[in-house]
Amino acid sequence: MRNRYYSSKMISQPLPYPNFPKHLIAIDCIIFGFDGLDLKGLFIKRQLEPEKGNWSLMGGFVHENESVDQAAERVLYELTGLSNVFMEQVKCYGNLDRDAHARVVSIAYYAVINIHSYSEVERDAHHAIWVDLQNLPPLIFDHAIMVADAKEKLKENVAYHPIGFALLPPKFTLKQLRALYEAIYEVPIDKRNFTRKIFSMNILKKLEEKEKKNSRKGSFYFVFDEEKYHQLLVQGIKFM
Amino acid sequence: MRNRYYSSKMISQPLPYPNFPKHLIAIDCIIFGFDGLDLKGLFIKRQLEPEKGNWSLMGGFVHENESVDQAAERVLYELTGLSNVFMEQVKCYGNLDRDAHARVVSIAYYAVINIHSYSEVERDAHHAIWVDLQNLPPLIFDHAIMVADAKEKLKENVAYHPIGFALLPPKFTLKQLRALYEAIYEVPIDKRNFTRKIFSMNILKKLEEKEKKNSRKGSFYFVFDEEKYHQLLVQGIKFM
DNA sequence: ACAAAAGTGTTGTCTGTACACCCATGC
DNA sequence: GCATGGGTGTACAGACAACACTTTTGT
Repeated sequence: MRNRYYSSKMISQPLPYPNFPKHLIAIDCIIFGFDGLDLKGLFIKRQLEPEKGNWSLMGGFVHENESVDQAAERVLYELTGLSNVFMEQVKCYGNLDRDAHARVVSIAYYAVINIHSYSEVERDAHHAIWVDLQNLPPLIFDHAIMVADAKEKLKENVAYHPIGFALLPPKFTLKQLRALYEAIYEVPIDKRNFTRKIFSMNILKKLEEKEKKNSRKGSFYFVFDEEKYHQLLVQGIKFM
Repeated sequence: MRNRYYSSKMISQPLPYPNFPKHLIAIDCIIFGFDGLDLKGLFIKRQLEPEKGNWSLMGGFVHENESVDQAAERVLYELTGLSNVFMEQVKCYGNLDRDAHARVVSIAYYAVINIHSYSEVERDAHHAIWVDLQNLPPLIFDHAIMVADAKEKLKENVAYHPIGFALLPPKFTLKQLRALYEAIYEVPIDKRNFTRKIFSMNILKKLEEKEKKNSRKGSFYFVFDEEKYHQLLVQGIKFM
């Protein structure tokens, strides 16, 4: 019984749960971006020993006066200047030896951002680099597992919600949209089948404007129908 | 930069991360059982003020010398005497006011056990009761959200892995198996379609023995083909 | 012989997937 | 006029869902 959640100590003592140890709680952020071709993640190359030169996720610690979700948002904001970004918890990582320096329990979150919304200035200031997730170098601690789990979560989420659109610029071509899904799912997707499925959802508005860099004919730009978009965000839909 | 994960302090100071607060970390267990008709969860009715008489999940705190996963296994063992049970992390819950008594970050795990493997003696000792998840009373703190999230995770997992079988006795009828899936998914399932699908997986072995309580004709008992079972556990399959 | 649950097939619909040619345009 | 990528439709296969009667046997 000594570890029952609510023991009688709770009542008789002014400080609740006085006999239990406290732990450092970290946040690690897997920040996804899309450059039009590959799915990328934002990593920092450590400038200091130990682990100097090795790659790491961006992170921080949970403060006393903030929720864990708030901590994740704060960490993202401090490192990228971005707020109101889609973030979702991946998992809690609590192995004893996961951080070689101290016992740290870490909670991973992933975020999806438009790769161009993160300025190069800010990126340099934090020694951050976009890395192609297909060719990931070794990462410190258990960060590679976090990235793999986050990719899995992203896949699941994108399959039922239009969150992937946050990775694209405001206007985009069908080819870019398809390339995004191919990058997330790491499989080729049939052009005609994809177009049909996306159109059937009625979330796209075709613009007059064409993208003319890649072909003589040019391909139409699209934007989201915001109303339909938010509806699908809430109610869900089967994308893939 | 003050919250960068690995600051220079890490190098110059003997204690790493000295400037960050520590937190109590709790484990809350959603323990699923199946009585042949309904999906149940194991809850305790609090014997003490405050929140006396209210329902709570079973839980405990994470110690210094154990991983979070180990803590979950230990808490389950201390409360039920069971080990080697399927457990999976649900999520980390970190709102500031989630526990009214202290700032506690909690990590929820769910477990699936055979409802008869938990003795009545042990259950009484911990004031634990199996509660039908369809008619859940109000729970303390954010436990109702944890239960809802755990049910969702269970559904997802059961759809691709045969873990639901851990909820059944060693030998069971097709009717019981179907009732289990109906209870987990909270929808009626067509008898013929279900039978066909289950048989097509080749994970069942038909016994000579029949269950004769429910009908004159009697229904055959089945057991798992352990080999095939573990194969599907690893590689996955689409159940539903 | 009858009551009560067990066991068993077929059909239509939908969804997913494979596949190839014409179009519009800049040079 | 030709080279380049953009845009579009059809047909087949497999999965899923709906549906009802016969079998067994204890009383």
